[in-house]
Amino acid sequence: MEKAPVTDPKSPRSAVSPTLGDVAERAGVSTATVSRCLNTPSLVTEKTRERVFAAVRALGYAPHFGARALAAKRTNTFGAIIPTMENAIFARGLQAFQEELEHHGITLLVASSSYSPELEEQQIRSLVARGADALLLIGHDRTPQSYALLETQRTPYVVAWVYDEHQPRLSIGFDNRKAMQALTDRVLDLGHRSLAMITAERGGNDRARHRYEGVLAAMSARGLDPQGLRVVETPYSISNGAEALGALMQSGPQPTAVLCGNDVLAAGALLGARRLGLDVPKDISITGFDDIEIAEIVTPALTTVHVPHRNMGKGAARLLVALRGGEDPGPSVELEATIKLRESLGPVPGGSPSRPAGPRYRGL
Amino acid sequence: MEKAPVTDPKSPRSAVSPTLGDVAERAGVSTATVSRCLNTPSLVTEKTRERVFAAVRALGYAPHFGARALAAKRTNTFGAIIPTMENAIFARGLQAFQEELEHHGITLLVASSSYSPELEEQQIRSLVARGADALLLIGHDRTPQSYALLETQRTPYVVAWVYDEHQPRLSIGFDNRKAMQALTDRVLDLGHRSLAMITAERGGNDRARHRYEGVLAAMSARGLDPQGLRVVETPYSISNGAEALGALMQSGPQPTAVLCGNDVLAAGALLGARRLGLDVPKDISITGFDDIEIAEIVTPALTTVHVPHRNMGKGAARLLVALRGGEDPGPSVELEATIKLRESLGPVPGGSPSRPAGPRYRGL
DNA sequence: TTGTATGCGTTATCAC
DNA sequence: GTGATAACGCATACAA
Repeated sequence: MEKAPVTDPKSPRSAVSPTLGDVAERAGVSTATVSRCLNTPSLVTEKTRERVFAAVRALGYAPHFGARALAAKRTNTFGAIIPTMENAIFARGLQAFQEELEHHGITLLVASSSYSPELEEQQIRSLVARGADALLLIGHDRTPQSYALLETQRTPYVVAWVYDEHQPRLSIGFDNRKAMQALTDRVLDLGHRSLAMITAERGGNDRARHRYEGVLAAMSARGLDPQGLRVVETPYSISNGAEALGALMQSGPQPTAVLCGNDVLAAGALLGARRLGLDVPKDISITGFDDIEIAEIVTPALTTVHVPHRNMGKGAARLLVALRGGEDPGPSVELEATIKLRESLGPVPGGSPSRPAGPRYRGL
Repeated sequence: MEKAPVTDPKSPRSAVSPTLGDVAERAGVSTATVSRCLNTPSLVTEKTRERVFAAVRALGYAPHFGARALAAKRTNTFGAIIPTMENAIFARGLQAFQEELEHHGITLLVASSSYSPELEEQQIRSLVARGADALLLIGHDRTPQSYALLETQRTPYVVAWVYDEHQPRLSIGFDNRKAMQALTDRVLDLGHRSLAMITAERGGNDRARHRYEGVLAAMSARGLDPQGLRVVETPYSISNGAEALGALMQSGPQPTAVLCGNDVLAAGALLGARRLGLDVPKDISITGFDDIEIAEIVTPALTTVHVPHRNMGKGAARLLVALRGGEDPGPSVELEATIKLRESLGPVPGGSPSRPAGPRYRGL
């Protein structure tokens, strides 16, 4: 295999990005002075500063990030690895995170793991290698290697979107179990006894798992048999939510309320119900989780759990900035998630709270 | 101001990430051999390879990206700058882009510009400085400095989401003007004569501008006065869409059809209509653009323009890979956008196609 | 197959 | 206030 030179070998000088040296030469100063102009302008004379910046502009100079990281051992870059960018679940929180970092002159690098711990490990490796000064991670579930990596590389990180008193790591978030239990309580209050849940895959996803456990806990607390909960597990997506609802209604005992692991699944379930000619909430109630924008725009609007997206993002940024600065970030932060009652949740159809409703829907 | 050492000064050795040298020492080989093991394993004996990898694992070694970029002058990293991550407009395309890059062993860095050319310039600078081998950009509108930067840094890039024969740059996308004109044609076919448009800010956003022009073109082609088009310009968001629709209906001539610059605005408009007690499409028709997931889940489902998200993403990746490899990527690629007819578009209320409908709604 | 030596672009520690 | 110059961690041409 032959290697052809990428650029014209006759003008090698112009073929490559300008460096500090080029700028220095053109400005008639040393590289040290140029570096100072860029990093600590106050230490340099107004006059030379002007000359240097003129040269910078003329050459279109941009500092080489790698070289800078190598020499300075700091990148002013934080990383965030979120499970997905395909829907807006993490968008608002990430936005707030980014805004707060901006105030500190920190650049944010975002990667998505597609809910795969292995992929996440790879992303962590990549971000750490890139010199990320600190990392934002979602949830506690990840490979041991991931944690080992963060440890040996001494990269500060914070776990967001969850608050779990049993976990030792610094985190900021809410108690997913408690929140889902509270929502389920509301559902049970309305007389529903035949429940189903559509959840994301619970392996490697503690948020999903805790939400599921929250439903069970609420049932047990009322003396209901948790075994009575019908469960469909499927990746987060609208079409999967629709299919899951179809599957639930097509066989087995008919639920009067379907609790969804998040708003995306719930929006899908709503769609699925509509396709079956079911009225929500008259025939069946559906609830979501997260309170992202679609929760409000679907018809009927979703009863859901409102999650403190922006506070988590902003708080996470502050914790990380403190950590990087060698300060004590303090303990993990628990934020409140609140129930948002909207039209998709109604009383159990045609029955008193004590009498489970019979099947109201048959076949396709 | 005092500077305290971040780590225990007594064990400076363990306080820092392991380097190639550390691995080499532990494995009893030279740094060159370790480097080869990592980059071209085939050039190294099975036996030494094992020793080296054992050392790598034991130390939790991860190569320093900056140093690597500095020495190798290539990062195997591409960058993408999209206008927003807050909604799913670019999610599917980006996903496809990423998947294709993965096949080539390339890592993707994503940044968002919040629809601001200045911010985008900054992001370009950042990604270029980080050594991105190539860049994916959305649309042609950006600061001259941005283009100058890409030029002087010799960073290959491709413009996606648009196909504009008047622009010389390599691009892959569809003709936004033509697509919107086609959609408007359908609307006019149904007898609508009193049109309104809710558009994103058109400055620095050629997609929005072209879509707007598409509506005008369709009207002109039918002999309608483009001046008759009522226009509200507002940033993409659901609530803005809802407000915009309210504003349109609250004063001035009542439109029978509202064309929205994208699905997010359209979903908002739908919401706004519902709040006013208007039935869609009986009282008023509403259309979107992009065909993202919410288009299907709102009630009524949105008539919209289906955009070849995944093909754009995948195609863009291929163009960039070719460019980076010094190959000829060929000419810009025009993809087709197609009309997706759904329930939100109906015939003009209570009137023959030739007779514009009178006001059907008054006050708040 | 492996080791040696050099340079990548920047920061920072010194002198001046 | 400014200029040499030594790291920083890695890849690679070259020598062995």
